[in-house]
Amino acid sequence: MDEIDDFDRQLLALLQIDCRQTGDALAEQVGLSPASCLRRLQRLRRIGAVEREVAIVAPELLGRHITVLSLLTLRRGGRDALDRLRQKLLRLPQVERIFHVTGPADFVLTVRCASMEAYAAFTEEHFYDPAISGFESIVVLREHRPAMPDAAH
Amino acid sequence: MDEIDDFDRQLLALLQIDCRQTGDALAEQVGLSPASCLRRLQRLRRIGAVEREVAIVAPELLGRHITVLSLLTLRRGGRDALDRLRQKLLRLPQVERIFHVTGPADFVLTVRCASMEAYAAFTEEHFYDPAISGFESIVVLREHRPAMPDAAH
DNA sequence: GATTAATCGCAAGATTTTCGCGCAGGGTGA
DNA sequence: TCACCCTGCGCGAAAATCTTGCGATTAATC
Repeated sequence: MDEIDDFDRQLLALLQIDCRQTGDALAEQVGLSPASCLRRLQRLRRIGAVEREVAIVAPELLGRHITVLSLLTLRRGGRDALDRLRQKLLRLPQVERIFHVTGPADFVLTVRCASMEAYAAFTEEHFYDPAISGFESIVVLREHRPAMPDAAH
Repeated sequence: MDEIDDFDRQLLALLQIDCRQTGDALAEQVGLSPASCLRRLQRLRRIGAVEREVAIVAPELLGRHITVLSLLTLRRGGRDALDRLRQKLLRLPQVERIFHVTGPADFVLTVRCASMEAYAAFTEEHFYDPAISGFESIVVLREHRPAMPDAAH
């Protein structure tokens, strides 16, 4: 039913790098016909193996020049407060990812802002919350991303 | 030249959510013709505003069931050693992101492995390195992702 | 060894993207 | 103010790509 075979795994690996490859390109790399590759891709999308296909946008061009890892420590309280906080954080455009983690901190967020000043304002607005007992900020000096192997002509 | 106007920003916002929309769909949302949208998209790719377009794959289906944040502290040493380490980390399939950060740690990685056991093996193989003086692991219990607003079918 | 189910490749048809063209709006300088 | 250029628009044709029906092949089951 939802079985993933080696062809599927190959396709997923390729699509994780570049999801805009044509059926022909995929076919050549995995050794199937273009039609079969695309049929498999349809299925992978349908069963949720491919959750989404998204563009990665240069953050500076959206005016988000700095990245910070925010470690939030929550006040022990009801699940409701926690859910509410989570929902709120999910909706903030500055919040890129939310990890619920083990250890002294409860959440680790990756946050992107226009400037340090904007991050300061962000923390003042959102981290001084009844559900949050404290936070720590780790500033990202630079992010290293795996390059795309073959920036098409 | 490389100017980003409001149409571009709208397109980028839409493509960040779903980069597989057709020219027609984009056109309807931003109020331009399909051809113009696609021409802008070509340009956004060319100037690097759209860095990549990737599929987000359900990690379990790739056999990567757990996520860990690894905080690496480096031994003070030459730039060469640091560069070499960075290059090495970039190539590991388990390493999803690499942040070079301020604070006591030098690097924060997001690492995906099949199991805790696999993570342990991973650390033994890669974190006991002359360039690394120590590391801390924060296990991700759960990740909350912003949902895609309208899974078209 | 027959039957069933899955999936392949092929190729026609539908959809989407690319691109040349002519035109409108906005600066610029005489 | 008036040419003039430059940019970006929409239109529509051509090219590229994706989808799907079909018969054939293969693997598994009984």
